[in-house]
Amino acid sequence: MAKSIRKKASKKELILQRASAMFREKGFPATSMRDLAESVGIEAASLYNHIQSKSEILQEIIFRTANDCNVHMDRIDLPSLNNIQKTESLIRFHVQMMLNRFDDYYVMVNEWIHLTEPYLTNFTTQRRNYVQKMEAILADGISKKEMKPVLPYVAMLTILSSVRGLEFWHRSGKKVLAQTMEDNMVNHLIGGLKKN
Amino acid sequence: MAKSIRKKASKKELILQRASAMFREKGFPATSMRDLAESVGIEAASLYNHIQSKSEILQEIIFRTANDCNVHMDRIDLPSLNNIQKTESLIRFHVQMMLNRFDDYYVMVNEWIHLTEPYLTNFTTQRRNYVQKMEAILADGISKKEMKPVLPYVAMLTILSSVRGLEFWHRSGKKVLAQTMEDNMVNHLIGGLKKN
DNA sequence: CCTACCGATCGGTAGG
DNA sequence: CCTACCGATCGGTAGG
Repeated sequence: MAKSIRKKASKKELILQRASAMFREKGFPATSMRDLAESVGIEAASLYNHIQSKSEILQEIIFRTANDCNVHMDRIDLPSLNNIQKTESLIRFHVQMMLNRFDDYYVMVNEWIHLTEPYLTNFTTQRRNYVQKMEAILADGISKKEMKPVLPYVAMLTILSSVRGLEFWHRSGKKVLAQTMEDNMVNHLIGGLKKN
Repeated sequence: MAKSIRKKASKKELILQRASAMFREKGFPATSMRDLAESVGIEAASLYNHIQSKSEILQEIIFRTANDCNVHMDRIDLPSLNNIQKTESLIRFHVQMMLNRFDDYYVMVNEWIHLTEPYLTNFTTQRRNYVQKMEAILADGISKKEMKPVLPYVAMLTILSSVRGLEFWHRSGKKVLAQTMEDNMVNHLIGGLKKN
């Protein structure tokens, strides 16, 4: 019985993983439960033994990914790091999410509009808190003269959005090494913030 | 009769404009022809007196917007501009598209996946040409020592993607002035490319 | 531009 | 986990 529970859990994992890939490729509304079932290898009706609804799949993908972002944000709240280092860590984290957990991260960033209440409000609130923490790091870096006096709000938008461009890296053969992508983006974005 | 033709044309314009707004808000697949008809103020069946299909609406929105981008790219191909100036002009153009023609530009950038063949291939080809021209400007700027030696490919991705972040500017009350947004983004992104 | 309606497909349930 | 099926909604057409 313990085994059957584990089996069920891993089947649910499979469903979430395939759903994430399909939501990324075609978007949430354009992905049908029948397509998803076929990808998993069962009939559409059988999906409902593992999940409650199509919406629930989207919710699970988005909130577990958002949680990983929040965990990283809390982890860099250290007095030993200056604000340039914290910003660099944020850039590297988001680049790595986009490179290594492409489906989940892409779905969170692009498909959250299809969440229904109360999940929609929950998500946008979490995101507002997250970007405010990021802006606070940038504002602190500027006031301590570590960074140029740009608007923290605009710098935050620029950094977080840049990462979305890595979508095209995935789509176009990945000729450039992942590590090279990451280092170049850090160089460009941190370079635009530094004073010298 | 000339009048009725003009009337028809402007009604089609209205349909495209409302469709663009709805595709941006809810995405192409999640927007129904009945929703669109209601927004225009007619019955769903009546839409088909002005357009051929739902797909055609998406095609028109995307290709006319892509064309505006191509026109601007050709316009900055001047010997009087150095590569930093060309890059700055590109950044300002895309920021302005995102600020002033939000619906059309957003739909082009985010909903092109829902184009069907041959339009899908047509679009991705146009886009490949466009980004190659942009990379050529960056590569030339680097070889002439106007810019730091970043990878043109990565810098192009960073610049074009940053602009997408302005989506949140629209969503969050527009407290910052448009001109301030534009200048700050130019400062950050060009600052990350300059040598000094 | 509308009424009336089409076949297809959607998310999801019943019952085993 | 499947077969059989539901009501709702989809894009689109006929005919006026």
